[in-house]
Amino acid sequence: MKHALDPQKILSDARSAARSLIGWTLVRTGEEGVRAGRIVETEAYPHDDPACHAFGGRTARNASMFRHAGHAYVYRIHRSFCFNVVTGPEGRGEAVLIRAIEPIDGVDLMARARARNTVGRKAPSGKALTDGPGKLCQALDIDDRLDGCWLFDTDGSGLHLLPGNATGPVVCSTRIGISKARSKRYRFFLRGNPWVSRPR
DNA sequence: ATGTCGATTCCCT
DNA sequence: GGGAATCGACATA
Repeated sequence: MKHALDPQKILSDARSAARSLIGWTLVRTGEEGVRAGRIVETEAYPHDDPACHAFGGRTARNASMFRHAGHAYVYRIHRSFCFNVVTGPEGRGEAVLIRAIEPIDGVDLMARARARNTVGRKAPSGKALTDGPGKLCQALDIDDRLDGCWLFDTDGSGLHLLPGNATGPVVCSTRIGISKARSKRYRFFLRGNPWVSRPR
């Protein structure tokens, strides 16, 4: 029997991938050490959705979104970065935004990374470390240099994904912070998990 | 060359 | 729950 969790199959469609990605582990490796967290909140951005960055066609900014499933799509918004897992075949242009993770390993490194970006105010701690798309990118030092990278190389330094299962009930709701296609229920999260950015 | 617009975060009421 | 910060990508001229 083949692996129950086949990444390529699971990531073939943004909507189902967003639900399935809950419970996977995101691992950041580098000089300083290992940082890892369980994915507890996601949002799907299918290719045919007006809220999807790829909806209006390919540009320099969204180019990595058109790669095949399993690549990273990282973009900047205001001062923050957002990390997405590309889904679908080459050329389709869709992805899943990772909105929150629950720290598993390297919490001290995450705290240090978050503190580095806070000038003049007290350093974040606890759930504030990774309870939002921009926050988790700070905690894991994810920026545009990681845009387009492959997420299944477990060796070397960088960023990778480990398949896993949700530790509790996964529920869905509408997405946060968008102006188009507001009614689509493409947001998924682990019910009751403290790191989820908006519990309902 | 210039104007618009955020898949956010933080701070304030 | 609201508004400011803040800046690059993109569209328009």
